[in-house]
Amino acid sequence: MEEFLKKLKINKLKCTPKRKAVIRLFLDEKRYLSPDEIFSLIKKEFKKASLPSVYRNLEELCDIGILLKVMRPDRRLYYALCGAKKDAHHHHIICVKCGKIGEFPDCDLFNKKVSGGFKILNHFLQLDGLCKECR
Amino acid sequence: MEEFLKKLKINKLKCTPKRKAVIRLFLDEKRYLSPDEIFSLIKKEFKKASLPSVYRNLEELCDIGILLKVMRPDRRLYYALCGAKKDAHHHHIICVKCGKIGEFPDCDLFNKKVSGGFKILNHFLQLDGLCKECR
DNA sequence: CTGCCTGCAAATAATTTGCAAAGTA
DNA sequence: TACTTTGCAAATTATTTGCAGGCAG
Repeated sequence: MEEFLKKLKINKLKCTPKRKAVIRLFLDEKRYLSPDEIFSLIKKEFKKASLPSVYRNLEELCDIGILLKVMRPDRRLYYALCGAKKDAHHHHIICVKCGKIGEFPDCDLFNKKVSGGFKILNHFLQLDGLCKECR
Repeated sequence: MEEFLKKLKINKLKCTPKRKAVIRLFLDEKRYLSPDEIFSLIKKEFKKASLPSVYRNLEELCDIGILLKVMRPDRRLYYALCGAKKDAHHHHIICVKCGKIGEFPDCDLFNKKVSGGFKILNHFLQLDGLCKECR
């Protein structure tokens, strides 16, 4: 948690109760969550809370690398805690059963050649799978 | 075009004028398109046309492998023609400038190990880049 | 003919936005 | 205090659905 709060400060985001609550939620749940779900959980702790704020916070936490976006076939956007220790390039694998997130650091896509003379600028990779417990 | 019509038949989808038009559009434009954009282009050819039908057709063509879905930062879904000759596993690279699609067949992700005991079931990879002309 | 396709109209529902009040540093 | 952040209400807008008539096989 400490390191996340530090990251907030570095990125000039204020350390508000709601933001801390969002981070704590992810630390507790250890899985990806929908904005809606987060809103519901936040509401249990704060009588006043709003969905737009949740959306805004998730987006900001994503921007500074605390969270990552998870794509699911239902076309909605989910978020999860990025467990990477450093800022190094990496990807994530999500357990499609329990939602747990794993790290996938061995990405050598930047070294790969693509046919047709394309130059790779960026890439999005998401691995879906099963975690040790759910296998 | 012939092979696509064959694919329709194999998958028991009727070869309707609108469907052919959608495929032809992609063949002509050689880039990814939004449902909305396709609808506009279709309307030029058919006075009667509907957005829901476009959505339905795109989804179906996607299901049988004629099209692929393209994710963009604007959170909308785009579609593009899949140029793969065979049904072999592969991915795509899109030119972020002109929308052209390239094939990326060298994917060895199934052989990769993921830390934490995860078993990879599936993966989504999209490469963003620049094509030869746009570089 | 028979069942898939289509257009139309309307519903869904996730995500955004504007703004004034409240909170952080 | 100065600037963020938040809640509220309302808007936006991509995508979906139901249904009756139309069309391909």
